[in-house]
Amino acid sequence: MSDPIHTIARLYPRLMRVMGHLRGAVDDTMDLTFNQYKTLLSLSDSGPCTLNSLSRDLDVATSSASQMVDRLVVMGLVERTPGDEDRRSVVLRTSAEGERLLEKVREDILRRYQGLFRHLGHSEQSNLAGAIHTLVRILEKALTEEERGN
Amino acid sequence: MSDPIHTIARLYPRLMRVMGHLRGAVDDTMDLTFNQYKTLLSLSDSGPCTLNSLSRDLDVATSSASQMVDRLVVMGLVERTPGDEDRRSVVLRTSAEGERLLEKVREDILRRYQGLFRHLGHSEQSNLAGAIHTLVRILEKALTEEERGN
DNA sequence: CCCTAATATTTAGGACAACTAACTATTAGG
DNA sequence: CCTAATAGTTAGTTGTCCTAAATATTAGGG
Repeated sequence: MSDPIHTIARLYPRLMRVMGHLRGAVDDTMDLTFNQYKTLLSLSDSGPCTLNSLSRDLDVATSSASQMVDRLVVMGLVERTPGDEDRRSVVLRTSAEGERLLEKVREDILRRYQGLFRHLGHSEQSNLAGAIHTLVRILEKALTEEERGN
Repeated sequence: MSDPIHTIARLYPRLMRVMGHLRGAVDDTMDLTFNQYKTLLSLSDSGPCTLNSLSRDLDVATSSASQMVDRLVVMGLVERTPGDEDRRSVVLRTSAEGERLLEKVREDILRRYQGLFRHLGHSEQSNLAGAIHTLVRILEKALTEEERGN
């Protein structure tokens, strides 16, 4: 009855629903699709990396990552250069324009949230921030433990 | 600095990331795509409804909902009958098989979570459940207020 | 040193899912 | 009764994923 895992499973549909709407609210303000944003962010966070490591990071097939990078290269947001040490691989990095766009997206998200949450009291805003922080922290832990097999 | 909205905006990438992995973990166990699951769930929750109300509920274009329903009808999970009161509209409802599948998905999600969270201590499980509940409650409030214009 | 196996990436083809625009059918109102 | 609004479907495009097959490069064993 009070088993936390049952509670979480019961809340799952509502959680997915609100997260979907939250994402949609941000999508509207972006000049990128959500997947393009995730890819660009991953490349920015991890610094120069190969296609294989990107695809692991995004948890998609290598070919999907390749196509995604294609689009971002065409948009001028990502640079793809042949690897000089191992010439089978490529080196991916965000371009200056890609970094500029990411910064703009960050600002847009902030503005969007300021509008979205302006009717909440300060304590509710704090509770929400705390809940998100707790959720991220614990889920990151559970997911990385899961990933390490066992 | 400690503005909750800044905190939320800063956490956004990590939040989207863990939610994506959480969804992926569930996707693997499902016989449905995530969008098909969402549609079936919406139809089950709202009872018989029209295509327009479904598309509002899912926040997609009517034509997208129509195609989605096509697939679910072919799979035998949803019934689409002409409306008898207004014959322009259709009446959508989950089939018995659709309900059976939803029940199975609920069980699969529960099992998946039991595996995923088995290494967390009970207090962390409780904190996670509490955080999710808080997040869902406050976001549902903020999003419905947003939706009502103003 | 060469041949095979493994690795890194790309390309091709198919499925799903979103959109807009155009079309059909039905209802409602002046 | 005729036009306008409404409900759905269909067509065509785009983006994203997948698997399988092709290409290029490196690594290792004999």
